[in-house]
Amino acid sequence: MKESAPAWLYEMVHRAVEQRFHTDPKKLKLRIAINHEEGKGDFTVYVFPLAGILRQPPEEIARALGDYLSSHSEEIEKYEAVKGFLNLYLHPAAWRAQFYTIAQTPQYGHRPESGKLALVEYASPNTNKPLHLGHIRNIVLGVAISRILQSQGWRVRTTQVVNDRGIAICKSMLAWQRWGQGKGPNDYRPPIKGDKLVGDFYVLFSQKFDEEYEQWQQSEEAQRIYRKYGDGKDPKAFFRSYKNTYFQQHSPLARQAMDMLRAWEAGDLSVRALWQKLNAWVLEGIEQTFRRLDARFDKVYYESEVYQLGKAYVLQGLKEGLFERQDDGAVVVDLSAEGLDRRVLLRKDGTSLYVTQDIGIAYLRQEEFQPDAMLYVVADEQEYHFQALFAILKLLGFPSAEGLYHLSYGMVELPHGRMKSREGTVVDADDLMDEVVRLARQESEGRGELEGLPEEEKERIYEVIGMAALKYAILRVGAKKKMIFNPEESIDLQGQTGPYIQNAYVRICGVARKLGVTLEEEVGYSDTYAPEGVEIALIKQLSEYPRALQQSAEEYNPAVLASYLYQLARSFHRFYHEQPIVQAETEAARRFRWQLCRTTARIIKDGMYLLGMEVPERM
RNA sequence: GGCUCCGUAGCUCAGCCGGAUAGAGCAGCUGACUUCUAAUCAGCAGGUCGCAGGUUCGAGUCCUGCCGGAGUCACCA
Repeated sequence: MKESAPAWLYEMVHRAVEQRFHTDPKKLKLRIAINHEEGKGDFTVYVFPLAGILRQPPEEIARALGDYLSSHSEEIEKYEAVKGFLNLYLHPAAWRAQFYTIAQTPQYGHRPESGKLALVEYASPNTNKPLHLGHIRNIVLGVAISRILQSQGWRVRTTQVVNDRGIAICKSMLAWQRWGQGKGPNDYRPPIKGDKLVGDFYVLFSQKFDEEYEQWQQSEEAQRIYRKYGDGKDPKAFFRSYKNTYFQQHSPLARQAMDMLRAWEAGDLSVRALWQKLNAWVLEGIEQTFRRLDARFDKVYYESEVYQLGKAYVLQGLKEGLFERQDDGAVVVDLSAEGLDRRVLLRKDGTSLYVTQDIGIAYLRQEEFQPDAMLYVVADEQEYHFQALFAILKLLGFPSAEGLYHLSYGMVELPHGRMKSREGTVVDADDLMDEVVRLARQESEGRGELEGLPEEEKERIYEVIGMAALKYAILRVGAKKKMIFNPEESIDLQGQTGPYIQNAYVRICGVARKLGVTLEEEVGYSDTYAPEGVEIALIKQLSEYPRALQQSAEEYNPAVLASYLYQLARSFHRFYHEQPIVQAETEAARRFRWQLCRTTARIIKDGMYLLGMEVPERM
């Protein structure tokens, strides 16, 4: 539903309803939609509600309203009444005025600061492996929604929680200790990124563990277990399902990893030193990837520092009777009133869990920032977790419980299925970015528009184009939808893509060079030019920008803005094709069209920035 | 099994707090570069909006049931 008619049009129609029908327009919720297709007018007023109240045929009402409007206002050029639809056509001069309002509004589409603060958590990497395609989706969404909220008056602070402890990092630590020959990232040639190095040892652990498990399956002990629990199943199937138990109970390798975890928790100095060394390597590597994706964080939480924090709040809740202690000592909460189950908040040995930690972090943030809203950009597999977390926080009387929101997004899958890091079927984030930039370079070199530019400048442009292709491909689909990503076909550079939008900006820069002006320069307006066809279509698109931004923010959905920018670029490309600018028939036309270009460029740049993309001046 | 999400053109997706003949892109076919960048534009072709009911002047959109796919329902994170 598009409610993007300008305010003055609403007022005009409301006034007409009041005077012509003596009905209070505020009770009606009259809809006025802008139309981009031909043949339905510029705007459509839906008169069904009015017809219902007056108990008259919709078409008659529409005609009466149209008569009144066209004789009482100079903006309306003509109208058509079709059934309950009143199609209004605006006079070209009205469109010109509408456009000038847009062109002269600084920060068009943005809203003034409301003073409200939103905290956005995203990225949240693990320190045992490099970032992959799933993280890219997360980060791209996180960056975009942060900036979009900001444009709508929110103060925004970004945070991440680094998963730097637990059994996974211990696996990497153990494998590196045993097989890493003491070599760090810079001991290789060429040097390896730290996150890659540690990730390789994580994979190596899995391989060694698998080998160990294979061998063990031949052992007397394994055969005995199979006979006892195998239930006559196929041995292969049985041992596949037994893998976890093997890890817990039999594996010498796993035992060492778990010993390491225990030693870490006990604060063992040498284990802590090893942990710190590997973590530092990984974080440095990940930081590089973050920079390339424009991920910035105002506050970083390390799980190793906060994972115990929630306990106090759980115990407090226990005292207040919100939670209960089971016979075995575990603290649980009954969420059946919320349609959820019982959740354990503290283990019987008193240690905390993932939820416990998130409760603690929420309170910590509350103290530090007093946010009005908290957004968690996290994959949809954790939807249940966040439902429970939010319900528990509400129960505890958490201050901004109403402002909690899980921006959940679907998994990114490969054509063959889910990505599994242990199986090596992941698309590495850095590799993917290199690949799209390579494609951009290839494409660009093929057309040779950048010849003569210094190499460094060219590379920067390839980067900007490639990253836009990647980011746009992710942002244009609704977050909830799971994405199937085909690395072979990779990313399009033609059609509904980031580069398509960038190309509109590049074309405008080309016009500017030809005209000998800059985008910033004021060149004056024409008061006589009457815009037509493609020009009006472009103005209509421009006037939808505020709506797109607002909707994007309210729905926490960058895809709305992404698809808007495509529409805008499309209208521009069409206009550019049909209307000469530098060679315009008259001075008035040239000025007007250049203003149109300039404003379009401004909005494209602004919108692309809000989505986390840059625009080049050439491509 | 409970809950959540998804099902729209060959493929990838918009549209979903009800509106007119359901929109794009890719792939396919036809045209447009001595002109401001053809990463573009114009056109053709492609649809029982998963199925069945219901509400409504009007349903891809809302309600109910069913079918298919995914996720989740851990004292893992």
